[in-house]
Amino acid sequence: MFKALADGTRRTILDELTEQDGQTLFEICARLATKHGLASSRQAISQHLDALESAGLVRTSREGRYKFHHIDTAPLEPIVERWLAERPGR
Amino acid sequence: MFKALADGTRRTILDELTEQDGQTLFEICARLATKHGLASSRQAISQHLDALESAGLVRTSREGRYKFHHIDTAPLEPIVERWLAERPGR
DNA sequence: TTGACATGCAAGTCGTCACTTGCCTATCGT
DNA sequence: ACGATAGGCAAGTGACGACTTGCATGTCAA
Repeated sequence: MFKALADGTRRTILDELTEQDGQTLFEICARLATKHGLASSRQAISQHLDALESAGLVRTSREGRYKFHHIDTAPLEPIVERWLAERPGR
Repeated sequence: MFKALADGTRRTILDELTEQDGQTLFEICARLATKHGLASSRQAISQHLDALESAGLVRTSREGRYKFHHIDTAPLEPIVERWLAERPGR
C-alpha cells in the first residue's frame, strides 16, 4: 500500500478521484491530461489503477462496458496513528 | 517522502525510533536484528537513514563520534488530510 | 599516539518498477 | 451484423532503488 503511494501519478489519480469519485478509465486519462498536465497513456493509467486497487485504495464497480473507480481512504487512516500512538497529546 | 515510506525496512526503522527515539546507527542495527529479525548491513541501514532524513522524517544530532537519529512525524500529518479534506464529517 | 570504535563515501550488481507496444475481448449503438 | 467504444493481457525496455564491497574519515580511550 505504501508502494502504491510512492508514485506521483498514482497520488494525482487519488487527488482526481477525491475531487470527483466514480470515474472511468478514460475520464481519468482525460482529466489527468487537461487539469494536471500529465501525458500518460491509457495503459499506464490502467496499470496504476490496478496498483491502487491491489493496495485497497480504489474499489471498482462494473456497469456494462464501463468500469467506475471509487476511492477508498480507509487504508490511509492507520498511517499517522502508527508512529504517533505512544506519544502524549494524541 | 512517500518513496521513503515505500520500503518496509524504513518503516520498521520508524517503528523502532517511535519506541526509543535518539538512537545511533549501531543501536538501530542491533535492535532491527534482534527485535525485528532484520539482517541488514550497517551500510544498508545508513542509506535508509539518509533516505528518511532527506524525506524529513528523521532529524539527526551529532555528539562526538555518535550521531543520534530522531523521528519527526510532522511530514506524515498531511497524508490522510490530503484525500479527505473535501469530504464531510472530517 | 595508537588502536578500536562510529560513521562516511562511492562504484558496482541485481532486481523491481513504470511505461511502451501489440494484440485481444467485451459491450453498445445503428 | 458491423463498427466504434471501453477495457484487458502480456512481453519487452529503460531507469531507478536496495544492497554490497572496499576504502576513507573522524573520534575516543588507554
